Amino acid sequence: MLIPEELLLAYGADTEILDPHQTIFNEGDTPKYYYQIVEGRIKLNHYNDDGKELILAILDKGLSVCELLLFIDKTYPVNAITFEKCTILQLPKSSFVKLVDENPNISKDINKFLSERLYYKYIMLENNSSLRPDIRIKGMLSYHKSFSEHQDRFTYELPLTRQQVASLTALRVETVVRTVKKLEKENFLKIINRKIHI
DNA sequence: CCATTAACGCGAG
DNA sequence: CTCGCGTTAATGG
Repeated sequence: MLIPEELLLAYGADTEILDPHQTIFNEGDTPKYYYQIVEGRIKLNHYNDDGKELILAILDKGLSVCELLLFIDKTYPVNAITFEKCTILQLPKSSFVKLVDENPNISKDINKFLSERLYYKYIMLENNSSLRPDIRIKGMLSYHKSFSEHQDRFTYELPLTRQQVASLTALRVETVVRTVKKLEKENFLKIINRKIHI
């Protein structure tokens, strides 16, 4: 995990249990806490003018949630919403700043994590700027697989619904369905029990 | 709730 | 003009 739990607790972090689909913060809110996921997944999203959802990140256990806002003086550009029931650690901003100041090694880890998120943004922006849905979906799939332990062919099961894939790639769910079936024909992926295996 | 299909409009190439 | 994506609606899992 990004910051050891004991360290967060030592600086006064609280443990929170969240329901599925619960909002942690909304776009426009002022950041007041550092959040780290102990269990469950959280998405960062944004609703565009026609109400279509764009998912900007899916964060797994061990990761922090939009910590970059604690380093700059801006409001949240995204909403943070749980996928399932989650346990998180919450540390007030001032305590977080103190923790980072007093633990330079943690600061390095945060740099690394921040860099990884930024790298992800580059990759997704490159993928999603393609007009071709197969390119967008392939890029998204390859990237998510790269973070799993399953590197052999067809051993990684994507833990996302078609709608979530659509929200990550800014496509419509029907286009995702059509394109995924095409990619199956091309032997890029397999569909087992309706789930995408790559 | 999630996935799939079909018919059709419409814009980009 | 053609092709493919988004839309809508219906159906199945």
